[in-house]
Amino acid sequence: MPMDDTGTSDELNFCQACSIRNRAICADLDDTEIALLNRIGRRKHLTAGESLLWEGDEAVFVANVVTGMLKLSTTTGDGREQILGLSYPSDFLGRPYGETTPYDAQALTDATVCIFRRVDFERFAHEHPRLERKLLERTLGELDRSRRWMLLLGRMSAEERLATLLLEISERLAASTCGGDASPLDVFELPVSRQQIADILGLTIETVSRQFTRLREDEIIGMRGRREVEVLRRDLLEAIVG
Amino acid sequence: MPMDDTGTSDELNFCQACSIRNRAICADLDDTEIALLNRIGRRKHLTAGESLLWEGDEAVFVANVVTGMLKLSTTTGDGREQILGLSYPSDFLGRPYGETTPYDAQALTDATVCIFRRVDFERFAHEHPRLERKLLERTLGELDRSRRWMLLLGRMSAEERLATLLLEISERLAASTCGGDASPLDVFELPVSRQQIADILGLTIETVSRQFTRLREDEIIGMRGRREVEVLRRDLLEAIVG
DNA sequence: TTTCGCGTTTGACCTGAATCAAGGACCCGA
DNA sequence: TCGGGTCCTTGATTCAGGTCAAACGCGAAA
Repeated sequence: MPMDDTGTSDELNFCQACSIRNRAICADLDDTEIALLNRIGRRKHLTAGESLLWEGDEAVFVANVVTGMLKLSTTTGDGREQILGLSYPSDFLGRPYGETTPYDAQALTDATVCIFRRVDFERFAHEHPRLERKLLERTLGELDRSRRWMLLLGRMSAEERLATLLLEISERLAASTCGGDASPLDVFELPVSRQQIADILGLTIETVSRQFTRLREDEIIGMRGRREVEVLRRDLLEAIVG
Repeated sequence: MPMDDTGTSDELNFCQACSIRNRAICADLDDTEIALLNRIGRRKHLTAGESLLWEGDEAVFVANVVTGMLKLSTTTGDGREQILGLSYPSDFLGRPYGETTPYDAQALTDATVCIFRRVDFERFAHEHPRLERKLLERTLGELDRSRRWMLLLGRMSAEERLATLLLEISERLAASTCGGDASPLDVFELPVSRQQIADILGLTIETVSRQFTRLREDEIIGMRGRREVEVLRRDLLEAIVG
């Protein structure tokens, strides 16, 4: 089976060296199982802006995010986009047990994913209940996350939305760089443009820009250039979120 | 084990007579399994307005909706409510494999649910992979639904929201009265008040009322009294949703 | 260094839904 | 049939965020 990944010392079993090995759905599998899973999956690199899944397409692939950040989105009949959430390393993508892919998935940054043909994955899951339970737990967690996102979309002001995003990014960026559950970063590079932030939060670019300006004026955050954020008053940022 | 339900001829195995037997997660179980499941669950009746789950509580129970309609909601720190979705017969409620209940669940109409202690249910699921797979499929479906709801909350106008709700109710009410996949009802009783509709759609009662008036003026719907809706132009209603 | 171009910021204005404030209609019991 | 309460509708006003338009600033190419 061909593989895109060539950066690992052992191409034939990249799973064992996988950076998300202990956090993704494959976490509970033993070495034999990992080796089997390894055989049905492959690494794929995405450059920023590249799409992995298209809403409405036949659900051919499922995947795990290994590195980078993706957005999940859907579109109304008349073309308005709605971001459904963000995917970070160890998150699962795609729609097992479904005919069609329910959302678009697009890389916001350069990213690496580990993809499986859906039918292969389902057969493997069927034969390995531990994986299936892991997938269930992860899906339930995903449902919780998506419901928290609803609160953001349905009830939060522009200020609350941006504060929520900055906190989330600072936490999840820490988790994906330092491995385990590190403390959130106080200085970090925004992985996305203003326009992408606007899309993520369901706002316009102008509103996002104004909110950044306010947070800067209130000295809650500092910025060096357009992308580098320093959290000066995490307490106030958390107070805004409530 | 005590049971609230007394309306069934065979109290000791109400599952077999259950109206959602073929649609809920228990659908794939054989008679022996059903009998076992029956022993760990019990029926509970809810009157309109009564709560079944409270956000943040220890996750003690999970449940299946048998009859009626419930709303799932969450609340911001400062008291704003956000509806996360509606639950109809055969829908699953609660948070297996989780410590705390992630949302409030409140009956909008009189309702019957089939409840299980979470630990009992998890043990049973563990021992019966078919149930576990069913739960996974249902959870994935729930995730899809919750993401569609995001589109409503994040991007739809008041008019689009109400049209979406009217179509959904007319479809799901048909499904729950006639059993299988019946065609949507053209005349139906709204199961909820204007205020509840406003909460569901993330709008105010005044906005909802104004939108009802507009739909009536445009002769897209007719109304007899406050609760009875007649869909006059389903095509236009669907066009509004897009 | 200059210039170009794009991403971003800022300003002026508009709009859809929230808010505030009356009324109106229906239900139920007396 | 009459109150009286609740739910619903309607109107006037406000406001957050969207829209339109213009200027800014930073990096890359010349």
